[in-house]
Amino acid sequence: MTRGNTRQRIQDVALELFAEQGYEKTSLREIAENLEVTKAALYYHFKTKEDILISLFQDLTRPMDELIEWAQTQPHTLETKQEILRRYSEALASAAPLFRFIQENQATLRDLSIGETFKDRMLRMLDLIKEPEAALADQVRCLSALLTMHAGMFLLKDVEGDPEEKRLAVLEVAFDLVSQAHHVTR
Amino acid sequence: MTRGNTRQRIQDVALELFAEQGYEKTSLREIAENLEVTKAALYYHFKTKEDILISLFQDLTRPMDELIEWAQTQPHTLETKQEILRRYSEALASAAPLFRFIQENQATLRDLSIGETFKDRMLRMLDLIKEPEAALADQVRCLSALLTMHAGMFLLKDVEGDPEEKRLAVLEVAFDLVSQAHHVTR
Amino acid sequence: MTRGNTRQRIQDVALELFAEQGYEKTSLREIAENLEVTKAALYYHFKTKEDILISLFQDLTRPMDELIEWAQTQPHTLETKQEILRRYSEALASAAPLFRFIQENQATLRDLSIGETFKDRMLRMLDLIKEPEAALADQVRCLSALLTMHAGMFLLKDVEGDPEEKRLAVLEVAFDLVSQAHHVTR
Amino acid sequence: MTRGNTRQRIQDVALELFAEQGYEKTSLREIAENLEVTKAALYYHFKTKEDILISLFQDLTRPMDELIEWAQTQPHTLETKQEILRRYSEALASAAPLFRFIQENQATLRDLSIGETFKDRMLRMLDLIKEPEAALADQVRCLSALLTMHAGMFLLKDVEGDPEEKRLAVLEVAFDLVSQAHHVTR
DNA sequence: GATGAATGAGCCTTCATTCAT
DNA sequence: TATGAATGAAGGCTCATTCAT
Repeated sequence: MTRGNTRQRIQDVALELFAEQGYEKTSLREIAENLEVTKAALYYHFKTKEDILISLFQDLTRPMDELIEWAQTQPHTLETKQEILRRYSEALASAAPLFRFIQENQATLRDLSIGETFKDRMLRMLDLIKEPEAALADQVRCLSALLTMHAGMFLLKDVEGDPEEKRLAVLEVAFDLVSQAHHVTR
Repeated sequence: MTRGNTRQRIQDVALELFAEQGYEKTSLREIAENLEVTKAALYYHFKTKEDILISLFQDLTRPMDELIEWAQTQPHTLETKQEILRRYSEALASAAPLFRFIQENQATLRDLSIGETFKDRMLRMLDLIKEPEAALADQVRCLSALLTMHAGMFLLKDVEGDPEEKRLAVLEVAFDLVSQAHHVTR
Repeated sequence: MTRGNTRQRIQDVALELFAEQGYEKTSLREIAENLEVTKAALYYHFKTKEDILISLFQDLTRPMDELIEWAQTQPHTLETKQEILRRYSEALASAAPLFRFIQENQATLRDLSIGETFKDRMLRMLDLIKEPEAALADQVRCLSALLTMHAGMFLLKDVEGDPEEKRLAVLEVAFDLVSQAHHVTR
Repeated sequence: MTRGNTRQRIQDVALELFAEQGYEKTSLREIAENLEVTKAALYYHFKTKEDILISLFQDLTRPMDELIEWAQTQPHTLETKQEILRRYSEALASAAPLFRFIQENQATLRDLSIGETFKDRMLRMLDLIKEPEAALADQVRCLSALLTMHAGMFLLKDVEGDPEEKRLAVLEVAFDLVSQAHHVTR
């Protein structure tokens, strides 16, 4: 019946379960059962369990990578930074489950080939946002902005209010932090 | 020679390994081997693997609990908040491995009886730091302050500079955020 | 471009891999990958994995079977035996990979329908080479001659010298052994 | 009931099954079932499947190793060689199942850490038995002697006669071969 | 206070094979 | 002539846990 989309379905279910229970605690059996296929079928589409995860990263982080590439061609003005944060916030929102997963499974990611890749991206984002010779506290501010965007949405789950509103509040705080760190060095 | 302190040694090794590799990826065999005892010995001192973790939390988060208890008796002035953050920062620093662990193993903690306990503490801290009717963005600021303190130290690992200096920079940013959120509602 | 010869190519690759790694350790996936076809394609040409092996035997042991048939029509003189050994040695050399495979995968062959077939041939060879009522030691000599021819080439891999020279040395020893066993019973 | 000898029992059953069916075709489940324990119990006593095999080699080839060590201290006379063969034949007989296994599972052994070890031993035996500058055919004779001793017993299974008698016949042929190769170089 | 021995459940992975297209 | 997709069985291995000693 459902033909040709099994690979996609595996990714969907896997992401859902990975985000919900963590990578290690999600077994291939579980994924397979959810899809009503056998474990072996998963192996037709992906070489290993880690491969499923890798494919999710590759598919879902592309917007970020494109954003970074674009940003690297822009001048380091406050306006650019603001634009970067705005777009980053959107990219984050559209891949929320993956980023929830990332945030909650760092110990696992650390030694899952992908860890490095991800850390690199963070550092490149940081470079786009902070001034080259920023004081320590200002570096912290930029880091904090990033951190808040990443973790913010999930932590605000208990707080009342519409998700989009929350996203904007987070964005506002991030922008504040980056602005404070942006006293141009003359 | 090492008499009667096995329990303590188990905790030490366990914390080190949990923090380094994550909870799920650290097996009791590994802990036992590090201590040159048998797995069964661990079971003399702790009822389950989770129990080891619980004991670590109980022993290492007491300063935080005491801090919170004390803080709840104080007036919600900016000075108090500043004092809370200062003490919190110190408490955090003195139990750094545990908090690194917490930060990196959230997916695991979520369904490990302890998760709730920990989340509760975070929310109580938040209540101490934010104004009762704070605007959304100000709530985010306070959350961000907490977040930054928790994650900051580890993320700054790649950055140059003396640890104590970094801690103070983080504290400064946290204080800023909380101050901004503190425009007293009259 | 390679049209219609897939069957042959499968056999070639299979023999190579079987000889190199053993039958059990060579998977159909591996064979298929080497040929840049799918596993399913193998099943178009052969009913089972074992079938591939069987086909190799059938194709490569024909010279031996013909030799045996011819030999059975000859008188049991020493000259005949010498001739048999000479031809056997040549047949062996021209199907070296298969015989390397046989020699190294006996445990596997034992319960692979083919085992019997092969053992039968060995026994028939033995009958051609030894005297009907030979003493135990003389039977051993003939067995040893066969054995040496089979295993000899591979074992001499580490020894210096040109392959053809080695083959002749092996043949010489085999002939010696058979001669010693040939004190005609009157 | 049976206490403390499980390790030994595992080795016994494993050797029996390895020899009978081959290494790859013998599963740990099978071994465990034969012993009426769980697979996991095997892992208490041995780190891996290969480890079981290694332990068998270590325990059963000691006599050979001692023989070789002793032989290396002896003069290279024909008498010594005869003595070496005699003892080797006995050592072989007392570890027959292992050597049957070796002979029939060479493809497997080749890439099982142990392969090298075993090949080394063969080469050292060869060095003890052949003259340093022996002609190619004489080297083949010595190899053939070794080969015959190794494989002889199993191949003679179909032949009538008492096992000990067969062993002696094999030994006789081996001795003959080595003698022929021993025309002392003056 | 600790060990030796074992278990049951489960994990990731691989394999030969099938079948509709 | 082949492929794409899937299966069922099995394999080696690891884990937290138990319990008699």
